[in-house]
Amino acid sequence: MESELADLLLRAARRMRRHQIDSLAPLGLTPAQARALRVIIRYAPLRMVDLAARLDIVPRSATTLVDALEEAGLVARRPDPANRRSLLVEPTGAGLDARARMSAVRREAAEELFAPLSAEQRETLHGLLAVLDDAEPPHDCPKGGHRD
Amino acid sequence: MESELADLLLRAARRMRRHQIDSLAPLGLTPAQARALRVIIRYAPLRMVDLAARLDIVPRSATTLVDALEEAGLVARRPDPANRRSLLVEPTGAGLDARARMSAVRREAAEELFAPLSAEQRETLHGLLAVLDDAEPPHDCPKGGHRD
DNA sequence: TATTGTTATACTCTATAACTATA
DNA sequence: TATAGTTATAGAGTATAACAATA
Repeated sequence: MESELADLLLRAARRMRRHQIDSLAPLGLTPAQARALRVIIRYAPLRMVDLAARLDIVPRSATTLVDALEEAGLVARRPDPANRRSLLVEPTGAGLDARARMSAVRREAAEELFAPLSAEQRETLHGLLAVLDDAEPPHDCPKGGHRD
Repeated sequence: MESELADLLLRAARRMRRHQIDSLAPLGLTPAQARALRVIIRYAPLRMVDLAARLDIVPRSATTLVDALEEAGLVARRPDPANRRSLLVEPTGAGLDARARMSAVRREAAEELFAPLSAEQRETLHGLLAVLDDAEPPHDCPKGGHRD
């Protein structure tokens, strides 16, 4: 029954999030902030609107995340020379430095959650979730590709 | 890479939750309230502590959920005859009535999210997520079995 | 001393609405 | 008139800490 599938999915995600909270806390980052920082590093420089689209949140929510990251000295906003309405967000040196630690921490957390699965099973799971992800209605990101 | 797996899992869960918000809104329920109501119906009567354990949240958070459900007239608290510290929670008639509508709505939401997967693929996904779920550190629920 | 539930409080995450500056 | 970003605000979902009543 699909609703049970939904439950399992949400349960796994809940556990995952909790794990991330614990593992990211020493870095002074929340899961959403860490995710935003990853996207910023990957696509920098990018406008607030585009960051929001990549994160699949409304622009106002992106403001909050970038505020926190900027206050932590991990990213910086600068005017977009091409459009005086826009701001471009990009990582600072400290932001780039945080990337390695974040990756390690995230890998460990995922490693632990998915430990009960064999490499082959993980690959299968990955494939199935990717199908679901690709079926998502398209966001209007500037250049296509992965959103996260 | 496992961290990408984690991303996909969280993305799917995010979409699922958003879907549930929309589909449950007409019933006047939030996803967490709906989940709590389902657990209550399934295991009633049950103590607040046990409800919290089933939901994998702290007792204080269960209080908030039951407050909302009680105010909506869907569940009721009554003293536990066996222990004057405890309260037993159980569904009202209205709560039981809500079950059918909730199930339909949940089934539709799940149906839509998992539409891109074949029946066989859904089964595979179910199996993999179940492995993850079973590996979860055991809660101390009164009678074993599914927690949700 | 431990357990049950609650009051009080706070924080993350995200949203809508209204506003400002620009295009 | 439409777009980019923000201020202001709200609500869901959860948590910790301190407390009262009971065991």
